[in-house]
Amino acid sequence: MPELPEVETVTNEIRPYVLGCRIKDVEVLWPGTVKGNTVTEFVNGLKDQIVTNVSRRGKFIVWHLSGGRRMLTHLKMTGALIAQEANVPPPPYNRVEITLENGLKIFFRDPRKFGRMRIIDHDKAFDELGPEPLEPEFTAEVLESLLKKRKSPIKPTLLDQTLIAGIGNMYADEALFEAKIHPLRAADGLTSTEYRKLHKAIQHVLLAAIESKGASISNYVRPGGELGHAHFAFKVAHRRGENCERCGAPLERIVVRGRGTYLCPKCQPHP
DNA sequence: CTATAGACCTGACGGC
DNA sequence: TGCCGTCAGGTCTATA
Repeated sequence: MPELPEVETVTNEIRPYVLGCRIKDVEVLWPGTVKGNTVTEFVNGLKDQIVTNVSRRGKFIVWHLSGGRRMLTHLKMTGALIAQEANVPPPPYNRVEITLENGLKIFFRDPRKFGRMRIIDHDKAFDELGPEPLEPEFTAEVLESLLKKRKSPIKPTLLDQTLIAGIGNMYADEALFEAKIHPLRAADGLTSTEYRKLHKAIQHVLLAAIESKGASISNYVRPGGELGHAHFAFKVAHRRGENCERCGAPLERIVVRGRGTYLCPKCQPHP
């Protein structure tokens, strides 16, 4: 499930395959993947462009093109960028195929068809994204002031990309467990100590997951075909019924705003 | 404005 | 075996 650490890994690992390469051809096999451009605009916008960089903003992968425009890729739930020799058959659930002049093809594999690609002219697409949680500007004070603006439960607040960019369901649960905060606590109702703990926990779980190259708990695959192993370090996510590492109590799964939410009822006492 | 539900999609898995 | 319900979770849109 791609969240910040998975998107960061894909960005870093796709870069060497495409950097400085000219795009020779683009084929869109599932038109729904392209949003914000027509398929023709998308294909023509990519053709003959040289990829000058690949970066990440929130959960977006940003392809920088020599003409000055950018192509955004959002993996959503099951998207994956896969690099292969051009003569190797495409992977199953291939939705978009980008042929490079260096003899490689980049496939956008996406079983559930939630993923999206689009070309943008400027940075406007990022106007509504909150700060990057791993940038130095994102201090505990910044987190506290952002969360103080919201009365809703802390868990869905952490998932709001306009507040903080990149946190998803799994890492929200992991960070709240590490900070010993129940997901239903009001976002504006933590103590100063808890805001600091949560800030530290967010950065810790994200950095640790990046070091492990992301969590391969369902469809997530890296561009070279390898898996990530961040999920082996999960303390609560997808571990319903297992015993809490810290206190031994059985872990719970509840539903918060329609999202599966994992927690330790003893370490994270209910409000 | 906020909160919530539904839509988008498909596959894996567990229970009977 | 085979069928059905649940779970997976990012984000846009519609509704209250």
